[in-house]
Amino acid sequence: MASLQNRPGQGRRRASHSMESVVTEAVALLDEAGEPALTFRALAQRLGGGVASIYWYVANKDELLDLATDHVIGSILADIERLPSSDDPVDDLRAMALTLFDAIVDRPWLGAYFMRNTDAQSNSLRLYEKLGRETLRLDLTAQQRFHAVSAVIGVVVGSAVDLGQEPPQEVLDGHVDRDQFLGRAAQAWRELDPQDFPFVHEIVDEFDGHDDADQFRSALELTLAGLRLQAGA
Amino acid sequence: MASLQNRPGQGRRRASHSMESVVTEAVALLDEAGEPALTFRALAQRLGGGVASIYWYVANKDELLDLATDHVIGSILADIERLPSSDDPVDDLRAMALTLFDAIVDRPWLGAYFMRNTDAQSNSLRLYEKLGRETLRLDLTAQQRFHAVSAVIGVVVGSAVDLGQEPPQEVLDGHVDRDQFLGRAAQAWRELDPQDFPFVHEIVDEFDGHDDADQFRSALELTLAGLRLQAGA
DNA sequence: GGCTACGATAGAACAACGTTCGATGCGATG
DNA sequence: CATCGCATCGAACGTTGTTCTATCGTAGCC
Repeated sequence: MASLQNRPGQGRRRASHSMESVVTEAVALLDEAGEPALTFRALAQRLGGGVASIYWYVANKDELLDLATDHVIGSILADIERLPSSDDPVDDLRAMALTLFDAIVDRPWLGAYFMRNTDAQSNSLRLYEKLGRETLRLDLTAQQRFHAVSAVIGVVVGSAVDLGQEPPQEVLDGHVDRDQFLGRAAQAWRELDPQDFPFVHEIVDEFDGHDDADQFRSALELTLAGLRLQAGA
Repeated sequence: MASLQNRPGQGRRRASHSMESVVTEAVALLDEAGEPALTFRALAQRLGGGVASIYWYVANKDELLDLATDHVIGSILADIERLPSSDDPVDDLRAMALTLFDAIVDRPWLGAYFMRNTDAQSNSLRLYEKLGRETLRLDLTAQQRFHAVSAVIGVVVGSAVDLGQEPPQEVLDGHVDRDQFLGRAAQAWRELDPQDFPFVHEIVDEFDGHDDADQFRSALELTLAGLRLQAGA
C-alpha cells in the first residue's frame, strides 16, 4: 500500500504520502485542537498535497477517524500490555482502566470515537479482549463477565465524555484557566437558594477545583467494589 | 417573548414563531433522525419561515441544542419527580437512573448533549440536585456524595453514548435489523482464533442479541452495590 | 389619523466543510 | 519507446452554520 517514499526530484510538484503518514498527521491535528481541527484541507496542507489525494487512502472522514482512533488505541494497548500482572484480577483491571483514562486525558477527542466500531478498530477489539481476560480469573458467569467489562468501559467512557466537552471559548483563548472557570460556575451555584438546592450546596466546595482523575477513580472504585462482591471474593 | 400567535389573515406572507415553537420543532427534528437532521434550513421550513429568523431566538446551533436538551430533560425530570419514594435511598437512585435511561433509549441523541452545560440547561441542574438529594440520606462525606452522583450519571452517559452511535447505513435503511447486525458482528468474532481471543469467545453468545437495557442495569447494579458498601449499609 | 420606533421576519450572500470528477503525472512493465 | 495503472491534484458541487441588510407590521405617541 503506497510504499514509495518521497523523492521529489526538484521543485516540489507532487507529494507522495503513505497510509502511515496520513493517519499520523490526522492524529496530530486531532491532538492539537480536537475533532474540528481535522479537516481534509488542513490535513492535505500538512501532507503537502492535494485534498482529493487523501481519498485514495480513506473512503470518508468516518473511516479516517476510525483509523486515527485505532492507531492511538494501539499505543495505549502497548502501554497496558506493559503493566505488571498481579494475582488480583480486579487490581489489574483497575490498573488497565487507569492507564486508559490517562491516555484519554491526554487526548480528550478519543472519548467520542472510542469503541465505536470494532470492525474498523481492530486494536479496540484487542483492548476489549485484554480487559475481559481479567474477568476470566473471577468466579462469574459468562453474562456477568460480559457485563463487567461493559461496565468498566462504561465508566471510562462516561468520564471521557465529560473530558471531551470542548471547553468554552474563553478557556481555549487562555483568558481564563480551568480553575477560574470552575470557580465561576461554583459561585453561581452558591448563589442558588439553599432550600431548593441542598445537595448542590453540600457539594459545591468539592466541585470547585475538583480533579477529574479523582472523580474517575471514585466511580471506578464503586464499580470494582461491586464486581468484587459479585465474584464473592 | 413573542407571544402573538399565528394570524396569517390571508396569503401566508410572514410566519410568526415563538421560543416555544422553535424548541419544540427542533426536538421533533432531533427525534426523527438525530442531530444531523437538525439544520437551520429544515427547521425554518418546518416553522414556515426564513432561516435567519431563528437567529432572533437563539444565538447559534449550540444554544439551540442546549435549549432542546433542557426542554426534554424538563419532561424527564417531571417523570422522575412522579416516582414514589421509598425508605431506601439506593433503591430510589436506581429507579431514577432507570427512568433516565429509558428516556435516552427513546431519544438516543440526548446522550451527546446531556449535562453539557448546567448554565444553559437549568433542568439539568435540577436533575442533578434530585439525584444528589438521595445521597444526603446516606452516611457519606460530601466528597463521597459528589463522586457518587457523578458515578451514577457516568454510568448512564456511558451507556447512552453506546446507544447514541448512529447505526450503520444498512440498519437505517431497514435492509438489516439490529439483531442481524449484531449477529453478523458476533459471527466475525466467532471466527477469530480462540487462542488469541479467549474472552471474546467466552462472551460472544452473550453479545449476540444482547439487550442494551440489561447491560445498563448490570453496570448500574455494580455501582450501586459499591455505593451501598461505601455507606456501610 | 398619521408617524415613528422597534420587535420580528426573511432573502441573499459568505466562508468552510465533506465529497466527487476528470485530468494528469510518473514509475514499472512490455 | 509506448503502455498501463497506481497515485495525485485542482476545480467544482452541494450542504452546512452564520451574517448582512432590507423590510414588514403593530403599539404607542403627538
